[in-house]
Amino acid sequence: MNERTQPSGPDADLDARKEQVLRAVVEEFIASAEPVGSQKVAGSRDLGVSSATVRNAMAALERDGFLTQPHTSAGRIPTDKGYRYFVDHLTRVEALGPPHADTVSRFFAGAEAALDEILHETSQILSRITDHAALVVGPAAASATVMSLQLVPLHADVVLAVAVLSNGVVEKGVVKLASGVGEEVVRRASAALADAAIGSPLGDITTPPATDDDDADDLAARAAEALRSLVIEHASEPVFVGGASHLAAEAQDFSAVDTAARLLELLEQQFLVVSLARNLLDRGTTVRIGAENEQVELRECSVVLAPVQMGQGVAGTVGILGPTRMDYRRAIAAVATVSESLARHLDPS
Amino acid sequence: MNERTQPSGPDADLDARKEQVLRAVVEEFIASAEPVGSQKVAGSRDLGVSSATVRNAMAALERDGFLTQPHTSAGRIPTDKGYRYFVDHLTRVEALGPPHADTVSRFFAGAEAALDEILHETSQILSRITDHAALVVGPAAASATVMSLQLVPLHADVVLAVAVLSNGVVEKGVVKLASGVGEEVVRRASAALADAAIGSPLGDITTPPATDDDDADDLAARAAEALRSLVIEHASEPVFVGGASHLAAEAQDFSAVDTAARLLELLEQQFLVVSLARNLLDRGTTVRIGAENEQVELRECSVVLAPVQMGQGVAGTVGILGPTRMDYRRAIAAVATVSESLARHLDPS
DNA sequence: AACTAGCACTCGCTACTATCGAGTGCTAAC
DNA sequence: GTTAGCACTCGATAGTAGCGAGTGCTAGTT
Repeated sequence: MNERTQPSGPDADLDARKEQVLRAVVEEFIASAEPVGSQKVAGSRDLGVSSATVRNAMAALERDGFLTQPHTSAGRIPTDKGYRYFVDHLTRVEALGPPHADTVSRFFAGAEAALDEILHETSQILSRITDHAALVVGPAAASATVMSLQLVPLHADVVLAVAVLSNGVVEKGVVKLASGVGEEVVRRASAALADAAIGSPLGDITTPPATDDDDADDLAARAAEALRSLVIEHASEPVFVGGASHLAAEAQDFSAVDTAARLLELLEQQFLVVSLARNLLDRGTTVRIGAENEQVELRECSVVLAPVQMGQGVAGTVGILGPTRMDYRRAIAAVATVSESLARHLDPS
Repeated sequence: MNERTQPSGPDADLDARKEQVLRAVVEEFIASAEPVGSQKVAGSRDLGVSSATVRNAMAALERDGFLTQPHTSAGRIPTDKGYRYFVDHLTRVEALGPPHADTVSRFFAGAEAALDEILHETSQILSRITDHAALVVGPAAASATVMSLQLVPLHADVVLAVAVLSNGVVEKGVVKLASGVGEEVVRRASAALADAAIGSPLGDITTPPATDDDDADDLAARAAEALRSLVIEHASEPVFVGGASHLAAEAQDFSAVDTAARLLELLEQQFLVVSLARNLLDRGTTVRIGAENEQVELRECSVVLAPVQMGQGVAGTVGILGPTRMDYRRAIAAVATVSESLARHLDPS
């Protein structure tokens, strides 16, 4: 389930003692946000060893890069590498807690809507159950075929091309004409365009063959062009962000206050989200911790992503974005559950 | 242009000296975010008076509630009342600066799209030229009439009702059937529904009269119901928020850090925005400063709003949301320009 | 009567100092 | 291998002192 990107070097496996201590530090720090000292570990966990022993283990873990000290004489906090080991070795795949699991299953049981609405609400739900910003990226436009295509005259010289896709998404493009055209011309162009488009993906739409009606041909060509360019400019994959405000609330977890502001700005522009989902080749839930992220803006964040598997292909991606100090167990469980539920809902086979 | 809500009491007009001082304090504080002292006012502005004279004026302004001191022996900062006087008496309506004015006019000159896309981009632009979060509320669904209505079968038992409105907006509702229906039934229901709906607002859609085809009647009734409920649950007015991340960047202007987080959350849920636009009865640009806002959450914010006038009615609202310490001159100019440009674009008569 | 120079006063800010204590690393004993 | 003990580090807190920006007030000037 979890990605293991660490090369199996000398760190491949820690001994049992160190694992226990690392786990304790990570869990305490996630819970309290304060550096964890040896006494807290020895005391609140019943390891059956003294704080001195814990100190030795901690020193070794720091030498090996799993822990770090904000300053001498403070407790330890996990490094990215420490979180990584925790995620890879110390988390069993956990079921989502009943209250949240119920929320998810109840939503998908009752959901009857077009794909874009479902994805939008999915992002809201994932955000609510994780308390982090949630990302949902839909399938590329190429994966849905055109079910209906129609030209609707709005004013004398403005025509709207409306395409209904097999996943329930409706795309539209405005065509502005130099001069008004008659209803009959629009009807003819509409029919020709529908003939050419229905059954194929919207991106593959072609200009219908020429007829003896130049006006209709022109209109159809312009409408086809408008719809084609739509597919391109929409970055081809629809993006939904839920609960971005959580980032602002987590601002204290970031070193600079304006880090949160910059992240919010990036989420608004969706580039980041698409690029995140793009290089997610793995199947199964993937965790990227701090500096493991390729994007510099995310060096203080962690991301938990899972593809939405449909048959062979991938119908989208869901995930969350939060500070490195996040509850990975809950996050992984939530993302996995939601991605699986969404996949099952979209493809009930 | 600006709303004047202050009752004309003894404060109705300040003498020239006090006005000059108040203006200076407001402008300096907006620029520097630091309490303004008498020396700065006497020095950097050439009032031709000494700092002692300014001090006297400041003391009077504080007595009358226009200024306040964060603590003794600090400079003054404006109160809500001080900002109010500034906005009402000390700002000429200013033209938007050329670079930004160009941005706006160039956008509206080139904009050819459906209403919802235009409104969305308008919120982006308004946010960019003001450096604050921007709000755009569209016209109620009732103001547009149905141009086309069509039922499109997606799967055996799922039919999508797609309505194209006169403003280019496309609304859609999913109808899930207990059992599959034939193409012919769908076609018949679609035609009946279109007959009943085209030309009226989507909210007024009625179930078409019964025919001898029970399946088609049932489908048409359910589709009509789905579309009607859409109008209700969409709060009837579409909302677009642009540049919400500015709020996070302005977090230092708010007393508590999490105020910004809460505001972001409220903006995500759109309630707040709609209610803001709702009780905007005035025509012309309206400014609400700090505690003047009815919503408690906005007590540390200011809002600049303007209706989008179309003929007699109001086609929507545009505005911005920022800290009370905002550049009201720029904000008012930007909101006024954008609302007028938008109105002209929507109703070029 | 309005303005201003002067001055005592306030009080946040910074720097310095002392103390406290959580936490550490190390050593020696078990 | 574990642990008790201990010296040590260093952030956090509190108290003190001086600085200086800024004020209010008074007395003198225009």
